[in-house]
Amino acid sequence: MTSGPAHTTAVDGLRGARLHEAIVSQLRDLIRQGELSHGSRLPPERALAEQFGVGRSSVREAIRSLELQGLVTTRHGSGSFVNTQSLDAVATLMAPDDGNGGLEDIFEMRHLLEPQIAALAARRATPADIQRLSLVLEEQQRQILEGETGVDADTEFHFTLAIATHNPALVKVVNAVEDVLRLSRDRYLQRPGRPERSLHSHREILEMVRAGNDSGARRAMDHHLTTVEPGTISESEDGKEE
Amino acid sequence: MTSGPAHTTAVDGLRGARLHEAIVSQLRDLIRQGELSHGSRLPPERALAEQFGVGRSSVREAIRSLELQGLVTTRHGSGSFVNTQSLDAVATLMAPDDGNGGLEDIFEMRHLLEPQIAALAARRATPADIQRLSLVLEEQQRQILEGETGVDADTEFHFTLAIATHNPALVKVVNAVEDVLRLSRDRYLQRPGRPERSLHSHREILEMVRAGNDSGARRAMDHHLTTVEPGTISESEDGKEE
DNA sequence: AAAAGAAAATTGGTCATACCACTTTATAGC
DNA sequence: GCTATAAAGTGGTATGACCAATTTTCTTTT
Repeated sequence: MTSGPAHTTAVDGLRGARLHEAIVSQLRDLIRQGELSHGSRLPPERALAEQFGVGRSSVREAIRSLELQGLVTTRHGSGSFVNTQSLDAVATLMAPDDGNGGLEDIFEMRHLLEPQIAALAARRATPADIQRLSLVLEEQQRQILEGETGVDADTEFHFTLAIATHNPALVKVVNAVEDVLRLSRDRYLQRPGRPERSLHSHREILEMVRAGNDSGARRAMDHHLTTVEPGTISESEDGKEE
Repeated sequence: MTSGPAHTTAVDGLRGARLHEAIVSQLRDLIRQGELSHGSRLPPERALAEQFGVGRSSVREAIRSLELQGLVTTRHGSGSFVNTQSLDAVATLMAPDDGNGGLEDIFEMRHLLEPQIAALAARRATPADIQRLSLVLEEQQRQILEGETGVDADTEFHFTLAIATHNPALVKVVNAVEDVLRLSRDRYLQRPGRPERSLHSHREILEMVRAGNDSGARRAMDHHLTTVEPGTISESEDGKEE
């Protein structure tokens, strides 16, 4: 036992918590920066293990994670292949990295998607969904009363609304989008009055969903995204049929 | 199959592909039916391994999956605990066990997103974008004239339209969606008349984009998706369960 | 020489064991 | 009783071995 981790590994120096997670980060970065592009095969597990200076089991768990995230697909006997086109992959690839200026793009996509989601949720929400949404809004109110911005509850509302569509694909995308936006959202919720207005329009959306009013829900969400949340996209409203 | 490993395990007889996936299914079911409720700790890895009659590594990979799905959280030294209250968990529990079954969901998302994309493209398309779109339609026409379905060009059109929004995030998502749908699209484009109608409505969309008519483009795309492309494709299962 | 088939090398999938690191619990000492 | 220490429990990792599916290479056959 005299040794300890004397040998410095290539994955050393990352948040030391779990080793396979460090490997996941490393591989994900390689994929993000295009080092490993779509379709390319990543090195055999044994090679990766040696290259990273870790055991094969850790590499395997890492690859398993990447597979779960949809970034790679593994074929027994032939290898693991990068897949950046799967829906899941898109979700995890939106993260930070090259997306510095691309934040507006995410906002824009959200602005296109979420009103539609609200409408769909209005048509499909079950009582359980509505209750979840209510709880989230109560939580948001609580956070605001305590002087916080209520970002977390804010994010959760949009996510929960996506769940109410009962469409897993939509949930995935919204999850990715909200995840990216959470931080920046903290910024503009800072301005006085914003948190309250956010809560208010969330309530309007919920009421429309509860009433099963799809076009109303769409309009409410659009209003929410246009006025309450910023969006460098100050695109003029194109008339929506009511 | 001549397989039949001598020792029959408890997880035997599940979709035989990968062992840890079978374990994931099993544990997920336990969680779904409330056998493992929120907060409860699942048995130690070594116990699960013996109980399922598999190696510990397989159990670990399974738990890793559950963790990524947000269904359990693992604490070093104490155990893995079920967490059904996270929204993540709610989302994954409503998703089909299969994982890829939700083709209809992808269709739906596309139906929500692409009309908006068409509208955006109509506002932003540059002459170069419009020329690209024209070329794609010429190619589609050529393919159809040669008796092919024109799937590739069909897919390419939607992809190119996304590019015309000049929003990389949208391009990524559309790329993923189209990729998933390409195969199934081949099926229903098979029906006589479909390819021609697809080409026709693509042309209508392009005209709206060329004219900068955003709401017209949205309408055209909506019409395209509603009438030319199917809403749901229920294919018969040919996969054999045990 | 080309095609077909068989053997070898790759590569992912699983198992078993050993050891480390962190937590919890039991025990000892006060 | 309380705290401090030891022990046990549990997840995390490393190795080595072997199996299963695939790919490559080489031999055989035509």
